Amino acid sequence: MATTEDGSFPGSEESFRSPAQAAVVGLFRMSDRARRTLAEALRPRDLTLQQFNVLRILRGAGDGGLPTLTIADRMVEQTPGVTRLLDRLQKQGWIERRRDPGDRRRVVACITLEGRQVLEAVDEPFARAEEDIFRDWAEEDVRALARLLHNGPP
Amino acid sequence: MATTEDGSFPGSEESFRSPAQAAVVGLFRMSDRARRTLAEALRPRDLTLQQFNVLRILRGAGDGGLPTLTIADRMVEQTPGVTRLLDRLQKQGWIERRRDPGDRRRVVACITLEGRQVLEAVDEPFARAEEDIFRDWAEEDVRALARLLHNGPP
DNA sequence: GCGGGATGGTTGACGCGTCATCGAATGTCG
DNA sequence: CGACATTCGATGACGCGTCAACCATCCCGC
Repeated sequence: MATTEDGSFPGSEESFRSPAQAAVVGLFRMSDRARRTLAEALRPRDLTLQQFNVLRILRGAGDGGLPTLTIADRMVEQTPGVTRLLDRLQKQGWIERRRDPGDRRRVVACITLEGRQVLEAVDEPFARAEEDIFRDWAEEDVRALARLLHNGPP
Repeated sequence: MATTEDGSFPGSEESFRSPAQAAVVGLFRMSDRARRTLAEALRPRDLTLQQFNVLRILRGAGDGGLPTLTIADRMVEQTPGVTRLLDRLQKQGWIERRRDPGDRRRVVACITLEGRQVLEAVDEPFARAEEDIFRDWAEEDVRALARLLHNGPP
């Protein structure tokens, strides 16, 4: 990539002080675009992106369910957010919660039948939205992006 | 990149159904990491990332200031968020707002001296944080990432 | 000049993310 | 056994993002 005379790095129109800055700006813009596209696919069912994530995690966990903190770990999120996320999912009837009899501090969440159903209903639109994000990209570039993003250390 | 036998795409540990899915997951994870790193650099001054963004935009706009919707355009955000963001900045004394006499629907926001000062105080820690995000990356990869992200159509 | 649409912005309501704080159950160590 | 620390999770408070509804101002055509 060429560097302009003043040492800045050209994007489409903007210019940046460093490759890192250019990457960060692009990262935020792109992930914002992705977030909106995916959210739109879930909206007809009144699911948010985070709710969808939790439901998928719980579906993957099977009938045993998962304690709150384990869910929080699998998302990158802090606990309080997860507690309230689960509150809302429970209010919708998509999950159930019960105390773990073996360790009564734990609250185990478990997806319900209704939860599975709403999940099934959005699974395919969601997958389509995922592909749609990169509709105008060369497949080779999507692979390159994924490879780059999964390289860096934790 | 190799493809596994079942057609999935390996990341470090996970596997994905498609390059798009791998890219999206990586995108979210990476941009989340970046967000936290940058936010941490602003925290000592009690600035949030969005507040910092608006202040930088206003500093760039000079003494004339900018109307609310113009600010909203430069961020990717909806108007209502910006209105309340400006409320908070004003409460901190970092911006001033006045009605445009030429078009009294418009509210023009303008950075104050205090705003400039807090911005100066975080400018350099912020830039360091930006570089820090890619501390463990090869510079070539950072450039490649930036190039990919600034390629795709709007 | 005036009536109706367009434009600029605010407000209400709700979900999410995060910090700090807290209560309850468990574990540990004397 | 009993005090203390630790772990799991909930709650309060605040900032952000978004939708829907609203008010004020401007603009345009008649």
